[in-house]
Amino acid sequence: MAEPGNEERAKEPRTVPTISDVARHAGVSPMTVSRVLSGGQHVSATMRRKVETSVRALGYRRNENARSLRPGHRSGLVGVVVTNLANPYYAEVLEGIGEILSEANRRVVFGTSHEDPEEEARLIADFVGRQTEGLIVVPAGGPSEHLRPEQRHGVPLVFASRRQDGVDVDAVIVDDVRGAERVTALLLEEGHRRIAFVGNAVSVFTGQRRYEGFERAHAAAGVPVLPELVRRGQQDIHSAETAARELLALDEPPTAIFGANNRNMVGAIKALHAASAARGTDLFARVRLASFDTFDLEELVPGDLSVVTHDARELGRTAAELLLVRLQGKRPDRPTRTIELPTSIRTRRRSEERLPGTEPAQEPAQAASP
Amino acid sequence: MAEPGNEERAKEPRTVPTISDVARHAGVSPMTVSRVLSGGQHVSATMRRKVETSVRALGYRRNENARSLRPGHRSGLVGVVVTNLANPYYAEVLEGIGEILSEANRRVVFGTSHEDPEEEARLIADFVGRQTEGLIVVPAGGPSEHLRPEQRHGVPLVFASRRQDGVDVDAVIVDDVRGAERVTALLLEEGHRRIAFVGNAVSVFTGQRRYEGFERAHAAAGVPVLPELVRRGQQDIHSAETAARELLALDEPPTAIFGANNRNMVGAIKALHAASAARGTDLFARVRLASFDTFDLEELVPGDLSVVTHDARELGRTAAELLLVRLQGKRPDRPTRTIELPTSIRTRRRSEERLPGTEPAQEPAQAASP
DNA sequence: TTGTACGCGTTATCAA
DNA sequence: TTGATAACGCGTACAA
Repeated sequence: MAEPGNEERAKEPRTVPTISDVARHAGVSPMTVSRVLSGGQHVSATMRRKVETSVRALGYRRNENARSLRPGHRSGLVGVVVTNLANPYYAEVLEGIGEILSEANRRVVFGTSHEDPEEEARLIADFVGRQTEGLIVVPAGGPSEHLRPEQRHGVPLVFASRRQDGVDVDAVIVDDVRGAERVTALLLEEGHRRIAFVGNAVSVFTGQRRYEGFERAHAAAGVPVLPELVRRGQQDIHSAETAARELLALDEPPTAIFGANNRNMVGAIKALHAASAARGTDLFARVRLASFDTFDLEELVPGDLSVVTHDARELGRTAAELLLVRLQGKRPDRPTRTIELPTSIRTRRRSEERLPGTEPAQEPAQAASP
Repeated sequence: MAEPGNEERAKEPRTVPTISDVARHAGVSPMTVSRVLSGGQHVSATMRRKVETSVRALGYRRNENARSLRPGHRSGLVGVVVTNLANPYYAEVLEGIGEILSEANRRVVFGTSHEDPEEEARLIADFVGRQTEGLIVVPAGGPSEHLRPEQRHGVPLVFASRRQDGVDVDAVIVDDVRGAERVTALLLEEGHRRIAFVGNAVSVFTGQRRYEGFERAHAAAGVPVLPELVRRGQQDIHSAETAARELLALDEPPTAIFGANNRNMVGAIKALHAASAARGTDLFARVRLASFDTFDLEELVPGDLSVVTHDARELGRTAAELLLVRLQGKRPDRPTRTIELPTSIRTRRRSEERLPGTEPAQEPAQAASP
């Protein structure tokens, strides 16, 4: 069975080649190899060829970790923490981040906090120890000591999608308050007086802000928010569906439901569908829907639906760009900024179903505020 | 504006503290600090306390890169390449991978290949240079030199979801062929003779296999596959929608559509919906649907729908577990294995709409084959 | 143009 | 129990 000295597999490296291996193989000094590798200016063509041949022969690759040890060198690593990748929204954000960082020749070390601040703290500590040049975080909320500059050794931090009180860093967020306010106002204008709110935990930045918008619209219209119609704390489709089911079972059910993020809206829709089937009535005709964030197959919802949209990928891109500016390092004392992306509202009504073609316009998202 | 020597910010480190800084601060040797940090056995309580105090005072964190430089030490990094994070399917896979690796105290360096083998090669080269201990890749297909053992310096590689010819490594894939075959057979049994196929590019492993199953079912039933109903090459919802729209515009449109992955099915559904609205007829009543992979809001599809399902997160978990086995390093010459996860088929018919509650059973997925 | 010496932060080894 | 030394892979500074 044992077949020692299998010559046919000779190329399989038992050990990773180092710069010295290459140097030996090429009959030059390690320094010459290093020079060639960094596009060296002061190397003879002969040497260069010898080195290049050996590099290929050994399949040599520089050890980035060792490189980043040298003073002045950067690791090329950026740490990214999101709360929950099962939400396609954050997958989009991550794609946007990756797009920009990839162009900037940076790699992403990635972790999911699952909305747990402690997990978030562990990830950040680890990332800092790995010499990541910067961090992009969707903060879970809660304690924030681990986000303070001392804790992260001054590694630049950018918040995406959410911010955290008491941590003054660059951030890209969404105009949650106005988006929620406008779409709620729309429902109120249509005459709805029993609007349910299904959303994130109270501790979640966006959940808080979207609720604030929801409240503001009510206040402006002089309509009270009905506490029994407010369900906050659902982070996934399943719990959102349960919450919505309870709402629909009330003696006086809501006439409209605002889903404060896409998971909550999808859950609510599932509940509506199930309840419709169970009761043999079309509840979609009786419950007006509004969603913050888009989701697949919106158009299949057989009732009136408004969606507050923004470009999640663009949000990711912008966060990465903010980070890169900090990494360039000019004006390190530049005051932090928060970029708030605008939202737009798209409404599809059942009565318009016949309308063919003409896709909703894609809009670029950009806006700055101090 | 410039306010030099801001004492209130004194704690903000201008430079990252090293083990020597801690040693100096504690009045001990760096070696003692190192010992304390690694839960050192042979340290006096006094020393330990001194060191711990200094560590906290300076906010010291070990430099993982420098650590991994030492022989025998591992980087704790695993490189993961997926083709497209915009597909929630892969986000799920990534979550599963992260779950297991996180438990094993490994971090994920992440990249998207966007189905481009060259981008994949760049990512892998970079990951190897960063001393990742292992790689988990959803291969884009195409050339595979960059996946050969020499190119990756013998770094263990595991394929997820797809495999690549000529690269003999551990893999976790789905029983694509049988899943597609069974669901196609179901449609054929129902009497369908014009079944459309909308799927991935021919070069994509799963697309290829699912098409194979599609063909096999036809062959077994003695029904010819109609080339004009086969559209292969759509990777996103938009292109899938276009392909489906063309199919529906045929003089003799298909009576059933098989979407070979969730993006293709969602696109086809959008096309059906749009065409229904445009023509004022319910095409869902005339076109039977079948999908490989689930998607949100399946139940809203107003027609008969079969879904071939498997647990994407479990697939990710399993891939990570296979990698960890290789990283343990016992029996490095152990033959590679491919784990093929079984699928199950769930069918919802319009006529059953009344059926309340009783969620479809979640099934654990496990099966091994050589 | 090429090579030598040294140091980056860490820890295994050995000596005290 | 504690500390000095050396080495991991690489690249800057300087010498040849």
